[in-house]
Amino acid sequence: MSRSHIELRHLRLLQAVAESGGLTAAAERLHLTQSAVSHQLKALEDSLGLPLVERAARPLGLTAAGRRLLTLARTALPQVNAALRDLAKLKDGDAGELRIAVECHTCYDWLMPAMDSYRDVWPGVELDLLGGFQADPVGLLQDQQADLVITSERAPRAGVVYVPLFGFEMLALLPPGHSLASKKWLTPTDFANHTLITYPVPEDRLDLIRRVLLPAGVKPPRREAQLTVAILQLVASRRGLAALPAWAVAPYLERGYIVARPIGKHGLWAELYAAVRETDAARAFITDFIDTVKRDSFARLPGIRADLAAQN
Amino acid sequence: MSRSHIELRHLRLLQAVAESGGLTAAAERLHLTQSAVSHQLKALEDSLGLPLVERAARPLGLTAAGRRLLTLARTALPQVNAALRDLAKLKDGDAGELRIAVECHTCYDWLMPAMDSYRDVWPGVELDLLGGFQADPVGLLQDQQADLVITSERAPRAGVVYVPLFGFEMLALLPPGHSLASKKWLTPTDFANHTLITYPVPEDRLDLIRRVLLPAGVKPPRREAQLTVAILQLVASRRGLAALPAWAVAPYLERGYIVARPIGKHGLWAELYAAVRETDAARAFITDFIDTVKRDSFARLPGIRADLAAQN
DNA sequence: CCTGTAACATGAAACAAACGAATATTTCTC
DNA sequence: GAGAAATATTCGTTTGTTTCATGTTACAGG
Repeated sequence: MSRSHIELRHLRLLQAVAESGGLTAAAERLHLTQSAVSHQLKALEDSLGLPLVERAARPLGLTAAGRRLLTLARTALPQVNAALRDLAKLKDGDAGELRIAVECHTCYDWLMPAMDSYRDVWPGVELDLLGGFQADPVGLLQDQQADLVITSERAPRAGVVYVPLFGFEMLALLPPGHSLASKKWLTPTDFANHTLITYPVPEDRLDLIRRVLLPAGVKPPRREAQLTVAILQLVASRRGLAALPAWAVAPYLERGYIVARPIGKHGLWAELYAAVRETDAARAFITDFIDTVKRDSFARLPGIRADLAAQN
Repeated sequence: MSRSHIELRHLRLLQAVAESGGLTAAAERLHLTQSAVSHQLKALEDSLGLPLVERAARPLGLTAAGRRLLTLARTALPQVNAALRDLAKLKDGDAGELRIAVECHTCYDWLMPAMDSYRDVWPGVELDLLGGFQADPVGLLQDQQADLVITSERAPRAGVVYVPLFGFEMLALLPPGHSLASKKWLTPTDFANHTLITYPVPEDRLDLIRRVLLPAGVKPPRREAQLTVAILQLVASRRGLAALPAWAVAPYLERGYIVARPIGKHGLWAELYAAVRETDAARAFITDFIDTVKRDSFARLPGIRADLAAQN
């Protein structure tokens, strides 16, 4: 055996650094401080006697040695995770029922693919998606009508726990060539004289209104549309402005169909949570669904970030 | 991520336990105490919430969960080791010269296969085997005539370090039906009235004579033979007794061709070492040769054990 | 070129995990 | 059922990891 004392921790670290493009971002993703990541990376490099990352460049690049270890991480870590899943099935059994309620319209974009890959791993779990608008989605947990709810609010409820999924940015959408497009970011008053195009949900479910416009006393006229593409079409044809999650509009931005701008200097960020009953929180097929969603989303969605105040 | 905090350490542990058939044996192999192994295994089982080994049975068996993790270990650990080898090549370069001198005749049995698998991994290293009997093999290191010497003595030499390979038992060989075969082990005086058949080397290179017979004042007549099969043939045809490493005679024992007995109550154990120049001791293609020999030998040879006073 | 900001490094101290020594308990063997 | 061998447990020590506070470096914008 070599005297290098490499551990899975190091592989997870390197993968996080490589994929997030920096030590600070990696630290957040691993729920560690930046200092811990720096120490650990240095210790690994010392024990191997080789540098792994190019420090004098941003975004950080990997050295040849770093890329070799990253290759190892990408093959070995999924094997480890698969084994852990198998163990979880041995422990808790591999069957169950998982009825999912979703608050946000655009969430279907990533939920469907995630459900597909989950089904491969847990064929014994009966997946159900609760359709239609729900006045009180989290209440469905308590009523035993749903087993997992995707929500952006963390309202405390007896017997319900919230697991952070990820944070995402809401972007304001403008037609190309709009006068506001010259600004780097939009202020609440920029919305004052435009129609706001939204999904058909109450105002208090819209982060833009609840957290930005209402506090600023701005109350623009609203127009509702059911589908994401319909909203985009209305914006593109200059019927008004909209605000959607960054991931949902990325493909349309690339084609120049519309233009997106941050809301406020630092952007309008929201978090998504999976709410589950406390009694289910430790069950393998539930936690693995949440893990699958996270893994899938981070791999698929642009512009999302790990939750800051994670507790897992 | 699961909250189970599994590390490569745990996989190495489980593999050692499974392959050595017990915690105590695994501890020796990992250069740990039995206590540490027991602790670590329990901690792993607790963190997974599953038992991994069947305690109430000896030899220890694995549970279903244990077998699943062992499968993981057997696929993941070789990948890790391969990556570490690649890193070592990146660090030190992947070419060199490795001239090997061997003191013991039977060592060719395991050295050849080990050299074969080493060649696959280090195609750039020029392997050379120094033939013929060497009066002072370790001296060849100092003279720069050899780069690695397989020896069973640890004579201190300036600039030479010894790396333990493994311990093995010398077994006394008798023809089937011999009167001594009724004893569970042989004493020095049992050799007194028999011819001793050996390789053609000086007496002080023969552990049996140097460490057992000479101290007891027993000096049996000797007869020499070049080849292992020749020695076995002479024993089988009742021309005398011999003593050979357990691994070298195992295949003949199975066929009932000869009979083997321990020498002394606890057996006559010897150690093998790889001697290298201090300046070479850390070079990747050297340390990996030694690692390959160990790995290969433990997988292939019956009745060998890890060195007790290891330092690596 | 200078300045501010964001990212990374470092040192000390707190904290946690792993290890070993001694010893108790269990299991197997005869 | 006694003795030997193997595993568990308790406790103190050592080692390693994380954080906090702070220093240093790289880059963007004036």
